Amino acid sequence: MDPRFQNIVDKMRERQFRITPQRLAVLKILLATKAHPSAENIYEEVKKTFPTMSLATVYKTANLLREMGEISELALKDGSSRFDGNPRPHPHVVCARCKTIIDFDDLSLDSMTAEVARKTGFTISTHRLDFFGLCPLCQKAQST
Amino acid sequence: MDPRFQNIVDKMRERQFRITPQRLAVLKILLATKAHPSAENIYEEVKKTFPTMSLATVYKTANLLREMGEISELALKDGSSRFDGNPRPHPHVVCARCKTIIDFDDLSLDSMTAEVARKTGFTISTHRLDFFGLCPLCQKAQST
DNA sequence: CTGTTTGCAAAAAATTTGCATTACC
DNA sequence: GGTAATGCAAATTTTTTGCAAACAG
Repeated sequence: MDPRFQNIVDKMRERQFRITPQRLAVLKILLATKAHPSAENIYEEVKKTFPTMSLATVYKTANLLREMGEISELALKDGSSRFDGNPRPHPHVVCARCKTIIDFDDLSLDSMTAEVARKTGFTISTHRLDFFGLCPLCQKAQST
Repeated sequence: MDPRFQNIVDKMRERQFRITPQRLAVLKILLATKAHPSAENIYEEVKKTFPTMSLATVYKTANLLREMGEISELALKDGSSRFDGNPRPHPHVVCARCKTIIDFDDLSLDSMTAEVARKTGFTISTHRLDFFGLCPLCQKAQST
């Protein structure tokens, strides 16, 4: 059993969010998989054992967990998102064709592309590196 | 005048794409700005001097230029995209609040976050680094 | 019980597509 | 003149929202 599971459920209880079977099912999937599932993927998976599950609830639960800082979200170019049980930023390798996404936990950008290719078998054609935060103007606006 | 402008127009002619005023207007904006405009931004700008311009044409032109490898596209978490006259992958600094996007052309990932913060005045809360390419299975599928 | 969450359907938002008209070559 | 591009509107896709019914605490 993932040690984070109980911890996250405790945090939910502390913040007075209700512990529903739908939320537990979504959380379990996100902690168990390395597949970076879409909302639709999660929905189909939960529906197997929970036929009344709705896609809207998947989104609501995923957004809740993201706001709590327990999972992360990856926006793809096609406008859809994938969810990741690991909330910390880390490199991903994304197949341009089948959209398979795998983690790559290693550092040093210059040599990294070659190493990614060697270790994953991907042919790397491009990468994306973004930093997110607040610009100076928004830092001021924030504190008003 | 941007030296790339004539070069890209020549490539379009070579590939027998028609040189229309709408395409030239979109291309000019993308080469001239560092603002990473949305399709809507480009549309509003072109409409000032070309009132019949349509948003669909902005998308069609941007997609054409992207397929030609002359510009790049940045998907944001909210599902919208920004366009960049620079087709080569490079770090961006994105404001989580106002969505301002600026370029940051420098390397070495470990020290980079601190340097980004120092040079831009942003407070960096997270980053995103993705590599894109073909997974081993898709490389095989490609060649069939 | 009380108020939150669910699940449906409708709404939103961004982008793409179909097709008749326009205009490049 | 022939064909590709434009521009409108409708379609598509993904995610969010409103609200009545269900259920956790």
